[in-house]
Amino acid sequence: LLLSGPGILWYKTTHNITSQLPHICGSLQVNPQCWTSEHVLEWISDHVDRIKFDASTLTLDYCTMDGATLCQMNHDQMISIFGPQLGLHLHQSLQEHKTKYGGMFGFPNPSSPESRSTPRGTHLWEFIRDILIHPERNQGLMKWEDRREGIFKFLKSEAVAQMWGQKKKNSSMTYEKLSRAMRYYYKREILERVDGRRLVYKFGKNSSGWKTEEVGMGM
DNA sequence: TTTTAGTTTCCTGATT
DNA sequence: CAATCAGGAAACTAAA
Repeated sequence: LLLSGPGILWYKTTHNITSQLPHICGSLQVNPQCWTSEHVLEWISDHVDRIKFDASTLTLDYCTMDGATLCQMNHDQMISIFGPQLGLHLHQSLQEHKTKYGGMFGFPNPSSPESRSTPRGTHLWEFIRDILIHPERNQGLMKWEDRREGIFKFLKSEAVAQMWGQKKKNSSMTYEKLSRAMRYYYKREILERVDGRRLVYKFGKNSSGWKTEEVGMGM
């Protein structure tokens, strides 16, 4: 069933076999380094589901690896294997899992600051960050004003808002509304205020994943 | 089922 | 003038 060939991921998207794999589904909340190849396959399937990716373009061989192998992959390798869209999502998700559960062995890390927040779904600041750090997905939508300091600017504010709306299945998203959400980030220190400069924001101390050499080490 | 985080929507007013 | 910025308030939605 699960290991019958290249069509498996597509099969998963059509038939929810989650209930048949409780032992696997319930145990993804651990250090990805400890994942078995079944965990990895389940995790990939999950992302295929979430973004409604056409998994028929994937081969099972490419998805067969254990967590340690998976964790060694960098962003570019992820993209080259899974393509820009799925690869990006997998890379993001893996980084999140690393920071969230990377603390100790096979157990969840309750002391992790992220472990109580929403585990799935991309947040606005992450969406913005990912446009900035992945030029292949960025058609002059945004640019860095100061890469080191994390200061950036919207070049096509309404276009970015439309993309955000698309991701949230909301065709009426506008920059006006998106920017309100951005302003809420000031209090949480995910963003810092940059005044006097229209369309310019700065990442704050509670944001991550944008610094040039901050690519997650195994820990 | 209730609560809550994270927006989304709307709005009034100030600034660029 | 049109586009942005500032936040308060309230509605919404998915996940806990």
